[in-house]
Amino acid sequence: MSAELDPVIHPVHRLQICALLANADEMEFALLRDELGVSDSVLSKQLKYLDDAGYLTIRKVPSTGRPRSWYSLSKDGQCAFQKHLDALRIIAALAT
Amino acid sequence: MSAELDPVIHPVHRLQICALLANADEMEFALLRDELGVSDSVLSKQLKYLDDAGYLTIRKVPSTGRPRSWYSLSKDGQCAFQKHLDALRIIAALAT
DNA sequence: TTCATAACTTTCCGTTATGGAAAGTTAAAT
DNA sequence: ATTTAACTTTCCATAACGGAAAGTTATGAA
Repeated sequence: MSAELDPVIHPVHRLQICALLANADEMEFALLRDELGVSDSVLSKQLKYLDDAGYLTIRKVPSTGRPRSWYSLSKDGQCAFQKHLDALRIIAALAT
Repeated sequence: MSAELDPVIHPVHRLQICALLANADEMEFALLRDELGVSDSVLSKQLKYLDDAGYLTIRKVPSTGRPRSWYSLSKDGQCAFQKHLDALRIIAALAT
């Protein structure tokens, strides 16, 4: 078995982040945090984890105070997420 | 968000066990272990975890030496697995 | 009735993951 | 210089996770 589930993506919060980003193109920190229902620190760590894996593109937009960041999946991230979904489909015998 | 991913089922090995059992009715220890590619101890622990959650039915069949166990998903296990798949479909926007 | 064996289970022990709170950073506006 | 908004990191504690090895247990054989 083992249809290549991606350990970077599989843990719940990162899976949720990827799913949100895959369906939304771009999202900002506060919205992601609220959708996941986690603290700033937790979201920040998981975003860093995804970013370190090269799965994110971060666009900084000037705003009041520090620039705001908009997060999206990089090409690699999109690809990895699709592969992960494929693996889930295989493992779970989900219809496409 | 949070479409009710079941933390009992979500971790990779338990997801694989549930998926195998959902598609096979009944399986024995050695085959599960080989399909997952893990050690006896790891499989035993994950099976115990699922069993403690009430997700398994274990049928003991007399054989040479200690009786052999056949594992399957209990009603609760089947139900929980289906809900988990539903949650995955929602989160990942998978088509059914 | 004491092995030997098959089929698991538990314990031991070390590594990694998680999580929140709180403290720290940073860039721009005042 | 300060303040504020938007993150980041550190601190600290708990909970996985994994394999190796030791421990159980139920026969059947010697």
